[in-house]
Amino acid sequence: MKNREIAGMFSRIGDALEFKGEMPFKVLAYRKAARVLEDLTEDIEDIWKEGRLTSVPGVGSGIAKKIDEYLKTGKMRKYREAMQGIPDGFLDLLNIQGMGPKTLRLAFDRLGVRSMEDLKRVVEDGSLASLPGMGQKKVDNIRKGLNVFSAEEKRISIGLALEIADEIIAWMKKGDVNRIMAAGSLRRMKETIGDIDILCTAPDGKAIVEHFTNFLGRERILAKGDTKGSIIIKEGYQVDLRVVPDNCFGAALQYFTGSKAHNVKLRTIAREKGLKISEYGVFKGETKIAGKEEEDVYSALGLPWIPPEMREDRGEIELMEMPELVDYSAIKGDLHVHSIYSDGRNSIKEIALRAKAMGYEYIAITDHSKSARYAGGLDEDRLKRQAEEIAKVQEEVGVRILRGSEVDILRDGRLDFDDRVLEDLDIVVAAIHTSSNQDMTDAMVKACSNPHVDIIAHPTGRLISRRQGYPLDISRLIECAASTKTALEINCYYDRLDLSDVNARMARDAGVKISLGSDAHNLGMMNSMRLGVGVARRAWLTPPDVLNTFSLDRLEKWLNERV
DNA sequence: GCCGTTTTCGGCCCGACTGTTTTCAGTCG
Ligand SMILES: Nc1nc2c(ncn2[C@H]2C[C@H](O)[C@@H](COP(=O)(O)OP(=O)(O)OP(=O)(O)O)O2)c(=O)[nH]1
Ligand SMILES: [Mg+2]
Ligand SMILES: [Mg+2]
Ligand SMILES: [Zn+2]
Repeated sequence: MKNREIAGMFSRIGDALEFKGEMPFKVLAYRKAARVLEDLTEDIEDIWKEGRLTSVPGVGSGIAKKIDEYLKTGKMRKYREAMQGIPDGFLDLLNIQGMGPKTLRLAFDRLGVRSMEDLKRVVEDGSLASLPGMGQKKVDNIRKGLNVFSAEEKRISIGLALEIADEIIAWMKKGDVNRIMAAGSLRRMKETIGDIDILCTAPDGKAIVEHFTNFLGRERILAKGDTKGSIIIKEGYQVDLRVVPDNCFGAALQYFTGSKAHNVKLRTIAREKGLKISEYGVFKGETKIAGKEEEDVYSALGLPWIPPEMREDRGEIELMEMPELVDYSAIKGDLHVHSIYSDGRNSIKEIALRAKAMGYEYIAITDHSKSARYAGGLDEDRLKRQAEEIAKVQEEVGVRILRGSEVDILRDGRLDFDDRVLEDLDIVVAAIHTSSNQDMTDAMVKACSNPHVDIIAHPTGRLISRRQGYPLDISRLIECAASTKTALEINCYYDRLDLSDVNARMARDAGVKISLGSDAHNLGMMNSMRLGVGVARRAWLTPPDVLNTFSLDRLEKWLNERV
């Protein structure tokens, strides 16, 4: 699928044109097209073949032509033209905190800056500071930005970000705050988080921002005012605080939750209705008609409240009614857990007790198979002995324990256990564990086609902190999963969250069931199911889409229908 | 460059903080 590739090109065209001083709205148009393509749940190539390019929001005749040219020839003249005269990697310098297109252009024109090294030089030798509109303080900021610069925008897993947010909120509660909560991508449960956004109301804005900037883990203060502040914490992550009066909390929460694209769409609709939305409320002329609670902002526009996870301008605003998203409390079991039999830390009984305490009806023990030697994979004999223990514990604890395996998909697509072994199991989860840059589609399709395989785990193999995942034709895998009625997993391990929201939505749209699995190796990790539900909600999944919402009866029926 | 039952031309979200400014541009959320 070339969606992301083309999105990346348009995004870079946007940066390049902005740098060159092109009309701002043209730049905006390229960026919008880039975002829409990135979020698309259809292969752009399919849309192109069917002549529907301009039906994609933000794609008009101009951008459609460029997509067409690229898909036909593998080249885009506009891209080359936009990049003309801009050295490779030069625009990455825009990722420096405080460095925007205007400043970069100034340095490019007046000082001949062409690279990171050049920039460092003009920062140090004072020539940048002497330029019109510049000064020592601005240059100092850029110098600090240079110190933490990385060409790649670094985003962290929501699993990590939630923990940091909790710490910050605990600190803030030691100050004089009324209401406080996480907003931004964190509240939207996005898989990766660029920065941590916290909203609060307080009697004295200046004082609470001051308190915020005194956070013990603070490294640097980026900005500090009466209504907002930004800091960098020791781990290197940015935290933004926004403060508003109590009677604006709803509007501010709506604003600060975003996404930006969702906000822009909402504000445009408001404008068409003769209203104005800001973080302070919804206004009709001078009078404020909403703002205390978030739902009021939406109802002022005649819209239903929209779950934060859906707020990405992916069509949620145009929806007549909201889907009944899978609820965080609707999970009846975990379908991917490791025990001490392979590389997990806990016994079957400990896991079962925890499952019961979590209110689960069932749990699947899915230890690794024999090829996974590094992970203490089970051979057939140990699998059999494990089955005996499972039967015993199930009786003792009173939770249905499905006898499963996370069976390795070997390079050639064969599975690590014979069909005779798989047949005896209650549930079979298959997965690839070798990190490889070989295309894995054939192997996965073959695994999918084995009737004993119920679920494909962490299908793309991405690790948020480390790698994109192996080359894979996701459309083909989804197609195969649909035709063989194999479920695809949203692996809830914080560094995987795989399938992603976009992929999960594509799978669901193709009729594929989704399974949530914590992939827990200890009891604490079993809590990560919450992250997976977040991804599922971002994919607009409803209870019938998600195996884990099924009652035990229904789940077993689904499993038995498959063999 | 995109878009449209209020427009096929003339709009395109709205506000805070910083530094440099003598009235606001740049960057960011
Ligand atoms: N209306 C409006 N709101 C914005 C704009 N930029 C950001 N916001 C709002 C919506 C965002 O969700 C929220 C926080 O901004 P962030 O830059 O932190 O983005 P967000 O948290 O969504 O994603 P992130 O994971 O941090 O990259 O502020 C903007 O240009 N206009
Ligand atoms: Mg954010
Ligand atoms: Mg932010
Ligand atoms: Zn696993």
